[in-house]
Amino acid sequence: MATIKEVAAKTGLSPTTVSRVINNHPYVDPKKRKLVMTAMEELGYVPNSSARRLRGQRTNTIAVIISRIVNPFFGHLVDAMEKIAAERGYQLILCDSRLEKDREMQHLELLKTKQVDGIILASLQNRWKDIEPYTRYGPIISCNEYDSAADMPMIVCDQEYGGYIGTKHLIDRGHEKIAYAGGTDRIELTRDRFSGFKRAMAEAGLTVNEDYLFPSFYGIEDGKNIFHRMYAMENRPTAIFAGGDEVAAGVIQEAKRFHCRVPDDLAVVGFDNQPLADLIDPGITTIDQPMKLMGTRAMEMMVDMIRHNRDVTYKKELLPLQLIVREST
Amino acid sequence: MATIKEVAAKTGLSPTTVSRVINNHPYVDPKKRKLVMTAMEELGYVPNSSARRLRGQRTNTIAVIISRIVNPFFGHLVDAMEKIAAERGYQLILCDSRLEKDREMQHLELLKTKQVDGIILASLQNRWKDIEPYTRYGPIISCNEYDSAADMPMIVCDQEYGGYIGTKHLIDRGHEKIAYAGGTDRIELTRDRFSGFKRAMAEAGLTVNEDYLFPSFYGIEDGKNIFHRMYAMENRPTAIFAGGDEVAAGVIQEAKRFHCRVPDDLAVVGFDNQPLADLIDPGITTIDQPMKLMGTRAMEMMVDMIRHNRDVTYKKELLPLQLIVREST
DNA sequence: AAAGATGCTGAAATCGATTTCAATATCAGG
DNA sequence: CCTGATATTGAAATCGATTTCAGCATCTTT
Repeated sequence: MATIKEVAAKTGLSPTTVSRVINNHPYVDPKKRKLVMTAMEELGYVPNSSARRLRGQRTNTIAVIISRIVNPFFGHLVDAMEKIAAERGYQLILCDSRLEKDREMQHLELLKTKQVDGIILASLQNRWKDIEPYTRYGPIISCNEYDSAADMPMIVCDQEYGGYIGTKHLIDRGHEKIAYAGGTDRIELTRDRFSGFKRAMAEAGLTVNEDYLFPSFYGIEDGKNIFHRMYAMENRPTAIFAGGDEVAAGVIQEAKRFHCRVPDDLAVVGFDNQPLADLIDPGITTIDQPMKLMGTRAMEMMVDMIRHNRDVTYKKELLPLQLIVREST
Repeated sequence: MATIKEVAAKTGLSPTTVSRVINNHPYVDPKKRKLVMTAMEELGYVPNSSARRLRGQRTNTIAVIISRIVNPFFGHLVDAMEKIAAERGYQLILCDSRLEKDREMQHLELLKTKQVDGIILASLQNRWKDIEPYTRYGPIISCNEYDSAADMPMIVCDQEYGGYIGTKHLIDRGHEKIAYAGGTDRIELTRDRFSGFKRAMAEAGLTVNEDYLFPSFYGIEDGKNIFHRMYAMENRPTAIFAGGDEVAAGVIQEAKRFHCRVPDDLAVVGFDNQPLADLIDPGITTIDQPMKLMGTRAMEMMVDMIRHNRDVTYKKELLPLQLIVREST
């Protein structure tokens, strides 16, 4: 309620001097500094941040665009980001695209309208050509998802490698009829993962059965459905590589319900290494993604870019993926 | 980059008229409206939101304070909130208190410094007397957690009842030596839940064994630890009521590892009814909390209070809890 | 034809800070 | 005693919008 003017009036000084006190500028008489401090205290004065934003052209706010906060993967990612942001004095605006292109574009407007200083894209529903125009309004970096056409800093994992090691592991276990439930096109991340799958298959001289490919799904229910679709086949696959631990968990749960033994009748590999992968029985063999590291690194980069006003540039950074073997294979 | 003045200059009109076009005011000549629109388009003009905030004294932003975003419970809560907020044209600032009092207080400052129009408290680390002073800066409501001393709108579940039905269920199954892992003091929510536990015990003429009480824990690892502490007792409890599904899951996993049969040797009740409660084997008997409803309702209230500038008031709203019986009991 | 209502427009004030610029005071060095 | 550096201060401009108020047409109504 109290403004800088009122503080000035109360102390008999000018707003300029009060501002100097607020911002710890040198050249303020120590006595007057103290005087201003107590006046601020008494009036319960706090600087209005809208005014500061307008004058300073900075918001100290960063937007994070994700696709589904209910996915624990993003929960961990956001958690790591929030931690760094808070340390550095930035707030986080949480933007959930809910996998919709339009919402994502709307969220990008935040940068244009100067509501945030930068944007971290952890969801990528749109093409680079649609995103590119926004880069002139402030830093945008991608984290987790990516688009090789894009000219922006990225913190990503080598998904092709992930797809490869997961598949290779199943092949090493003797499987030949391997299903894949992870999406095959649309998003580059899933496409690369699928490439890894195909590479491993080709290397082993195995052919990819079109009937064994399931479009991209995300939740437990999707996993259950996929199991049933496989179960209904006359020539069933003996293993499945799922695009996420939740899908894998759904497959496993339903398999158990129908007395299909895991891993003997059906081996399952997940992705992400979420806590639940270790919890259910059998534990899910999965690909560990360093979520914490990704989030931390992305936010560090972002803050650095904002602080140095783009004269720092980053390239693509590739983080390691790792196979975690449990009982489901 | 372009300002309203530049649009005005380009069209030969005044900033006032341009502003009218932007805000869809009546009394603008349709021709000039169109003229302004195309000029804005050509200049790539977008209103600067810091300026609007300053002048309008609104931010269209709401802060949500939670304790741990990695907890899927909060993930769902935030998801529901974000959905309503987006529909109504508000942004969400995610504040993670990480269970620390100080962080929570810092986040409350957002309201004072006019960075947000209102705050939803889904975490409550501080006492009402510390929070109360902030209410004069804007609406604050609590969601999930609560403090009966507090005079603010609340959306909460009847935790005493939750504690009661969970315990009653175990008693009905014939258990007498029942452990409780949910916190017994500190936060009112957990205290009430514990009261429900005690009421059910007393009603059945059972005494509460101090050794069977475990202080408040949150994660899977905590559940594992608790199992071991129980396992080491000479007079082991035959059932445990855990403060969350994750804790319950940890207990169950470790029990299985040590060949302690669930529910025969140890019955387990969780809390929250998270997806994982249905996923692990055996499924966890738990108390369903309507997270989606809580989040939705809280955000609806918040927006309503902001829009009507506090001349609407809400009271405490109690949402239903429900026992979900699965195989762990 | 006068009075009043309605439509359209812009100059200037305002929101609450920060920054630029100039003014003044004080002090050291030559 | 003069010059130049170093402290200390405030008036006024600025950030980019919205709002108030007043002015002037044009159109009804009596």
